[in-house]
Amino acid sequence: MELRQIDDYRWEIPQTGAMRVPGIIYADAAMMAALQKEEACRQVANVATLPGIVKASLAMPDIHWGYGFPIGGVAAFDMDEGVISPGGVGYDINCGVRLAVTKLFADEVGPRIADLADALYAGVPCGVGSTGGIRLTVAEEKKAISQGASWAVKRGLGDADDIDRTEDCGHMAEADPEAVSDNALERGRRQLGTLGSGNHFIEVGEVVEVFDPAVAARFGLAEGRITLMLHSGSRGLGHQVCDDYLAVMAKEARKSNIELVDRQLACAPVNASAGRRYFSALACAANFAWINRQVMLHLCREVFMRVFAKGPADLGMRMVYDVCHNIAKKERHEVDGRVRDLCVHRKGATRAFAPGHPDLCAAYRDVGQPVLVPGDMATGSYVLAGCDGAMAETFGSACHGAGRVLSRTAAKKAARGRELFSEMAGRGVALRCQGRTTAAEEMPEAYKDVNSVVEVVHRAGIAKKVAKIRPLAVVKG
DNA sequence: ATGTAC
Repeated sequence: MELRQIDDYRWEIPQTGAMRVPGIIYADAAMMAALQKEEACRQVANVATLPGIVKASLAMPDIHWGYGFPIGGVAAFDMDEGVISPGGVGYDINCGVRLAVTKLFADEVGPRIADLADALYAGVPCGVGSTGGIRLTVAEEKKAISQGASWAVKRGLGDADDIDRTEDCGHMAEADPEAVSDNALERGRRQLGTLGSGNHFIEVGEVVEVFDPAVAARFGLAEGRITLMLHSGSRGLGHQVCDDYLAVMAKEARKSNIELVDRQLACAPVNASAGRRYFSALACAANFAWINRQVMLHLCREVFMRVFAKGPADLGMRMVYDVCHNIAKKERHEVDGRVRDLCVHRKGATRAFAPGHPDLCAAYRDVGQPVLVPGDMATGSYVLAGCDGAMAETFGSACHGAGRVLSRTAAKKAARGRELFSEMAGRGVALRCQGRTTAAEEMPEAYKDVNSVVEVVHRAGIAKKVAKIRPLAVVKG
């Protein structure tokens, strides 16, 4: 594929053939050299062929191959002429990351880390098909997915501050349970408060580096503080919503005479009935995921209080933020001097609104949105803050993680003969894992170096480094 | 990601 280097961190796929706009990939030279051979670049170009796409098909430095759209991709579509696509969101609707910080310091937690890891592993249901979280009737489930995260708080599973520090207050208003199939509802009914599998995790960490003390202080982060990070999504419910609407969209694309260069780009006009209905279902799944992470935060808080024999005030566990990184949202952005209503798809990309954005909670409005970027299970995670560059270039978006370099099968092969649990212990990480193969699939070598991914968005002026967190304990589904 | 293939 032909690529034109714009500067040290930006590469253009020129607009050719059926592409309506160019592609822009954020990466350093080493990443780009590896990427150039990848199918993911072709996927960036494919997305650029979809009707109503605005400005460019974008990709963050953690880009890798995905279903139709690349993971790490950002694409915005005009609300009148554009489309919405389940492949542009991903199977795990509102998969996202939540970060909380405690009053505990590393010296207090270090000696108890094995107990804490065991207790978290026991305290949160995990693995494929995990249930045993909250069990709901379908009627109550419909109420929950209409309300979002505040539903959990009403039931005593968190407090108002948790909601305030959740993207969009953990609620998409367009949610309509009538757009969600009985099958999807049934799959979700017993899964609130469950971790799931794959790259979903619970991570206890220690803040080891602060890059921007003023912003870090605002986020409640200081060197030595113990953190809790959760990564999970909408479980079986979101997966079923995606499946259901992929089938619908395949037909809709034909009906609307949308030419698809890849069937996996199935989509429909965002402002017509099928597109609206998918958006209503997606909003339900997004709300489900926020409740799910809220319930898990509550479970983890209780585990911490038990293990350290502390009350809520002494533990002082409070939310930093909760972000979605698989989502489509209706947002207003300035494009070439004109304010436009857009449907922004972020698939493996995090919202990164800059200081001053009206959608940010009051506590962070003047410093920018926290952007949570987990790395692999040993390297660490970053907290960034959204910058003006994101508003100008990426529809207010940044990277979401390290990004895979090895497929799951390749990772399993590479892990043969390795003792990952003792290796991780040797690196100071207490690893607890359900699936026998999960540790192998999630081994550090399966991911890009999160340090260099973050460096790209930092230097490109999209999101700036605030703090780095080192993992002490990791629970994988 | 996922009742990892209807």
